[in-house]
Amino acid sequence: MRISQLAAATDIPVATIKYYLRENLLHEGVLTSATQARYDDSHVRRLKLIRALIGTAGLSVSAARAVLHGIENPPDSRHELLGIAHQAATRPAADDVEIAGAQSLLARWGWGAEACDRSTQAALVQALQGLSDAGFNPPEALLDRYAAAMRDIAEADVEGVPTDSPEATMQYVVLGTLLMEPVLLAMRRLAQQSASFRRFGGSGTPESAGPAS
Amino acid sequence: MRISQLAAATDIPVATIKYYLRENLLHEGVLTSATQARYDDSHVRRLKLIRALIGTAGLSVSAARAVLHGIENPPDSRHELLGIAHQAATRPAADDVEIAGAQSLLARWGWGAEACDRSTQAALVQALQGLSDAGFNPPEALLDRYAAAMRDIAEADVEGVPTDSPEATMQYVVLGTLLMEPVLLAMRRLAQQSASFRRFGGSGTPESAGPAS
DNA sequence: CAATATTGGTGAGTAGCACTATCTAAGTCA
DNA sequence: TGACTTAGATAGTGCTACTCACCAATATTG
Repeated sequence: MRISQLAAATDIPVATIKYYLRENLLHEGVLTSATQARYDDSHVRRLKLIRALIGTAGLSVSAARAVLHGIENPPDSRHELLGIAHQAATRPAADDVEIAGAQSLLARWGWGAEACDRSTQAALVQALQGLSDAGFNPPEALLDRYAAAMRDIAEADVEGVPTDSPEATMQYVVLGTLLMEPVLLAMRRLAQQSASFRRFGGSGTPESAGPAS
Repeated sequence: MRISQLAAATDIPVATIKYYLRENLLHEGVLTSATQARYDDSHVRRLKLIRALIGTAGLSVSAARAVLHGIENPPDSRHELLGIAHQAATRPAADDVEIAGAQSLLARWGWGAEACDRSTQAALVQALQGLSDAGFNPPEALLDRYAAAMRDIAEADVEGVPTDSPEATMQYVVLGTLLMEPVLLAMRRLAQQSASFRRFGGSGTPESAGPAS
């Protein structure tokens, strides 16, 4: 198929496809002459993946490139593989972040610190720092409850990983990590709305608790 | 305190503070003359909050403005209040998103559809659409497990809401929703790394990933 | 009191990002 | 043959979150 057909098939402008080609997000088509190239289904699939990473998961173009490159060249260890997805999603933290705070939390939750990436720990510390900077200091019990819920999710994530082929594994881990994040956040919001409705009712005044207005 | 001291206290450049003043994120100081104004602790706190919303939570300036305005003018109903936080965090979905898919999921999870905001449902549908566009179709059981975990988190969120004053409620809900999101995502990644390490071992180096080409 | 520094207010400039438009030579298709 | 399409390259756009520069008015300092 020619580029205009590829554009029609994916609903992405030709100029944008050329841009993705230039940025090495999309592999080139087969040149049939100096001004013609042939594209196929793999390009359609790849473009849909690109749009999901950039649009749904909110990655930058360069982070998407790193992820796509990682999918094509699966690393040997599963940890490197996870790391690629995680680093793409985590905006790089400042170098001077003190990680000690994360270590004690990891210990409390039984997550081996040796398994955990430094920059991910830094992301947690920074996020918690943002909370306390804003004057919001969650009780430890709440954090523990969050941690328990996320551990449950992570168990499900890891259990479901297919181990038949490296490509399938890569695909599952990366997409399951990155593209699932907005799903989780949307679920949380809906669950909050539902819980809030049940507890406080739809009106302004809650029925069982103090005044709301 | 003068603006330069405010800048020193918050580690934010004077020009940026002036920008936040212009953008109505920060309330003005008390003018003592045509070229002098006095700032106080409330400005310091507000600036920290602004940086947390923009930096940690990743909000845009205009979304942050909406949130800050919401905190200052607490709406009557808790649902409007939740809505302010949720809309700030949710990038507006296309209008033509079909919500039916969300409705059946909500029903399955026992979350009353009448409690749930339309645009949040659209966000869920879009996120799921992104998944399937990318060729990733999670089994329903997995989604159910995610939903159960998020319900648990949402219950904790709602239970912990203080009801003593509208301001405190607002503060708690907005910050607990927005600033907690990066915490949750970081937790999930760490839990994934820990679970992956337990399940697959650290065949590669579990340390921070190497140079990204 | 005079010299120097700082400030509020404002308009313009900047950097980065994700495209988008335009152009040309070289093709393809009817 | 002649209208249409394309690869490849360069340049331009719109947006966002700052950042800079300037000026008149004031504050501070010697």
